[in-house]
Amino acid sequence: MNKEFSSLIETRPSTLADDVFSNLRTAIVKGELESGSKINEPQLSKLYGISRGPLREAIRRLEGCKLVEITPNVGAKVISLNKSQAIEIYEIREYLEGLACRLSATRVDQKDCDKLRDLLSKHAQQIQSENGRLYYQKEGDLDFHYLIVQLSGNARLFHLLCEELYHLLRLYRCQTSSRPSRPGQAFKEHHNIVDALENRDGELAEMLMRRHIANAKETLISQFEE
Amino acid sequence: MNKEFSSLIETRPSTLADDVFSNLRTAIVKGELESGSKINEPQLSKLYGISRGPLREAIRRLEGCKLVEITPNVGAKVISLNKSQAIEIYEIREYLEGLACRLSATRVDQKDCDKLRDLLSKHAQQIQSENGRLYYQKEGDLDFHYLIVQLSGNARLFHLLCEELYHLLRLYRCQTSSRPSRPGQAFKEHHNIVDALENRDGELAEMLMRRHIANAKETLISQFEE
DNA sequence: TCTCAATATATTGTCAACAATATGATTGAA
DNA sequence: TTCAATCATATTGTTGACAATATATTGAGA
Repeated sequence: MNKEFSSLIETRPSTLADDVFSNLRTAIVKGELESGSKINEPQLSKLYGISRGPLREAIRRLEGCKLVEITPNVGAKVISLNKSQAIEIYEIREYLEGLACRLSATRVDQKDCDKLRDLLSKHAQQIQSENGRLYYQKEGDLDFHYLIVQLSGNARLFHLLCEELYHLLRLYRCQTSSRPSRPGQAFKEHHNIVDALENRDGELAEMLMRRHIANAKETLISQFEE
Repeated sequence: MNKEFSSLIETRPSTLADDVFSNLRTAIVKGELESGSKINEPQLSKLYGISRGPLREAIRRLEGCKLVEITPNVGAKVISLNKSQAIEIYEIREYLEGLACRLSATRVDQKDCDKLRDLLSKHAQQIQSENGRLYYQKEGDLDFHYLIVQLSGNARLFHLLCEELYHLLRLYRCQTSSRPSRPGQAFKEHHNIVDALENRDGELAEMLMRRHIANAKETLISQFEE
């Protein structure tokens, strides 16, 4: 994750439960803990060198983030997103990031817009190489969205998107090992959104963002059809 | 909560952690555990007759719902929503329930619309008495929104709104002991939304819902000014 | 060989005790 | 009296053990 967002993310003296929570979340999102696989408490507690108490607390937090599902007396398993669930998430994203754009347009200053442009020009360089395209698809794209949500100034919205939904998207991308798609098109759309923000045109920025995500959703759906 | 939604809500063989989680959540939302008050583990574990293990797991789930905040080595305390946080929630609601209306319009049949009308006519009766107005403000209003979100068919949206945000709204209403406001106006707006749904006009339904919630937000803000 | 039941194993759920930290009270000095 | 340091207390963090439940294995009978 990009450093510049760290200020908005909780930083507190850690407990074992907190540490293992973020470790597990990373492991899940990266695919090291496979989608749908069962979570074995004795095994994991041995792996992390802790007892089952804090581990179980961490799992309960993951349950809250909807990254695992717990069945009583059976245990937790990593969630597995199917097509319709992925679409549901994109529908929600579409509206929430539309809101983020609408709010950002009323708050951004020139410095913020410059930051967005910088990010996009970095992306432009990365798109050159195939590796860059991969990076762009996987993380760079979300960086852009991160920044806009941050600029919205709505902390709960930030948490909802950046600390919850985006993790699910990462998981999904890993689960389907989705290949880079339409990076050029998306790049253009990003620039158009910044244009709108620079003009403080919230209505347009919202609409462009919604279309942008709706396009991504369509790509996703068509990948399913194959 | 209304019985007819129970089907969408997880029902599983309970563990102590699950039971105490919902007990605590109810206690928080009803104000029995005061906003901002500290959560004392030994005290609560004695109250519920369980050990601290499952209690701590329940608290971690509450943390996930953002109903408590945990500070390491200090403990959990019930959240307390200030003005700007309440506004943030209403902003999110505005967009998410707009989405719910948009989706519902493409899926509702006549039976669904009849159900909505029934609910509204029940509300009309309740609004007569002062008690009814209170009920309408506190729960009946949310019942209407519940039903529409359910009709949207987006399970994650349902969970996000009905299992997370609405609890926060209840908590907030309790915290500020908000009095019934504009029940007549809200009632009319509800009917207009159903009209739009009946005509399968998603665009209009979305817009009406957004305005409806924006109005509620304005009322909330003006109550702060006093 | 297949099915079902009985048994054995592994995993989850719960608890009580101990360690680490924070909170509150007490004492003493300025 | 006020402030700070020290000590006592209470609360949180963590652990390992035990109980309850589920899963896997085995073997007997068809």
